Amino acid sequence: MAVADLSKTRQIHLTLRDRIARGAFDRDGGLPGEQSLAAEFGVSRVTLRRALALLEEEGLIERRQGAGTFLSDRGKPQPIAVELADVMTHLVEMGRTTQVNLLEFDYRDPLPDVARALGLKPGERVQWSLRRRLIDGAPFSFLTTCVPEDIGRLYTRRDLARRPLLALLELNGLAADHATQDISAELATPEAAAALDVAIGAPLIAMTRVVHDASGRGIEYLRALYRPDRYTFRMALAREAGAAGVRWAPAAREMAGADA
Amino acid sequence: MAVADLSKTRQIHLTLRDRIARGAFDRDGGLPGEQSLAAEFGVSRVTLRRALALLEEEGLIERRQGAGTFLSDRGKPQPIAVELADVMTHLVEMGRTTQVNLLEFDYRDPLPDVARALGLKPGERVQWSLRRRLIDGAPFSFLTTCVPEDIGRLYTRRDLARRPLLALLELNGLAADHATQDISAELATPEAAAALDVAIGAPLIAMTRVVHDASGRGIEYLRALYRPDRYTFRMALAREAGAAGVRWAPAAREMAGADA
DNA sequence: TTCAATTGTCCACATTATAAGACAAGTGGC
DNA sequence: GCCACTTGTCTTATAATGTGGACAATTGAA
Repeated sequence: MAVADLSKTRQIHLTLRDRIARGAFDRDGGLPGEQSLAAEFGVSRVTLRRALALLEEEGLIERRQGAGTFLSDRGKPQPIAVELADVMTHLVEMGRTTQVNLLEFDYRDPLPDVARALGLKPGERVQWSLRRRLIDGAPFSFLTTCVPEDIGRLYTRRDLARRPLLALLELNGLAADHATQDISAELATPEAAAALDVAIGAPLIAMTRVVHDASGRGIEYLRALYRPDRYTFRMALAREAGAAGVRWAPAAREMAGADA
Repeated sequence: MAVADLSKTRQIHLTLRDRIARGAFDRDGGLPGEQSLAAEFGVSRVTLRRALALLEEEGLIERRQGAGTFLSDRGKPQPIAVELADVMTHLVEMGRTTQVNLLEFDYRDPLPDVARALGLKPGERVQWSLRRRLIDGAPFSFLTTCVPEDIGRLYTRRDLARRPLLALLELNGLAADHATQDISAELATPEAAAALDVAIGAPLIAMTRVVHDASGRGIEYLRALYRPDRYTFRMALAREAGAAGVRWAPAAREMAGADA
């Protein structure tokens, strides 16, 4: 099975979950017997059963003694697909409430990466914060932000616990003008796992965003981790005929300050 | 340490890697001794040393007997940050070559999800393919595509091994008009791990895209997995004052057919 | 009812990961 | 050279995980 960081139980768990998602099993009939599956994967029946137990916990399968193992029809709850459109509107539409926990708030020296991204002068410090955002009481994002200190002095700890960061900047006459955003994937560290209530090593969506004002000055550096089962990036793209060829012009818009 | 799917060695590996990235250690001095780190994490020195060995393999640290453990200055190679702009142009600019392995190619019944997304009639089949894309000989994406059968008959297996799917459709007079795209994160299954040459359980960027023609008909369903260390989604956003508030209008564009 | 096939449960054992400690070998300041 | 401190290596013990087999309980069809 190539290199593995996971126990056999977890590997088989992942493989079977993938097969279910791909529709590799009869929609009606059910799964092969534990004997044959164990033989196929080359593991003991005990190990295979542990993998099935994980799938059962997830609600993907149902097991009936004497009968067999069957696909569960009740589908899993879908993550909130956040149109890069306007996040705030979307959440409100769904009648959901988001809540914020401000975990840390102070002023410190920025990392070289952050200093470069924000275009800080040597020695310039940042307002640093660590937050967690919940939806219906369930955590879905874990946010780290850095703001140049002089800007960061415009709001207080209490302000940040109540309002989105970009909204606070807006109130102080600082308008975001453009930004660059990167999306990647990472494993949950023990810290992130605790904050987002997932297992250590669970997959997370990782986003980094650098926001600039009209003059090009960096005003916010955001690093966010999202639970993929509760949050997804969605974007609509529209074709656009251009000189250099066919392109996709994103039809999506994102409202400022929604999650930062 | 909360619930964990990972061994202690791997947990500490992730934690230390995160700390290094956050600049928690002296830039010059180096890391604390193995004794104190083992004590801090509440593990034996053997386990801690295994975690350090992983970091050393990654090139993040250097260990010198008698002296200590130090941060390695040589930075890791950055992933290709793919501006949602135009992927093709980007890759060409960098003087890189991409190559495709066509792993599977056939016609089959689509999954309910796919049939719904493409708006297929009951019983309608799809052209199904599994591909792997490499950059400079190194795999970075693993692609599954579904195309309605009548459209899928317009090209052959050989065609698909040579050209991007949307380019093939274009050649046959089928123009992509708009699309919806979702980005999430997943763990590598044994299959995906083998194709992308990563460890089982490694984090992957998961993208799903549904492409429609001008009439609104679904012409391609794409599901892609990317190695985050070699590929990243990047998008530029520009502020746009609107009636409903401040919005971000994506300044990014993506060229059609770049990776599909 | 009978019977083959299924899942549920238990046990003894092997393999692997981790723990705790001892000691060797190398480094750098004194 | 001396010495405190570091990483490298080894041994032994314990815990976690996986193996192989046996048997019970349940199901559904013949």
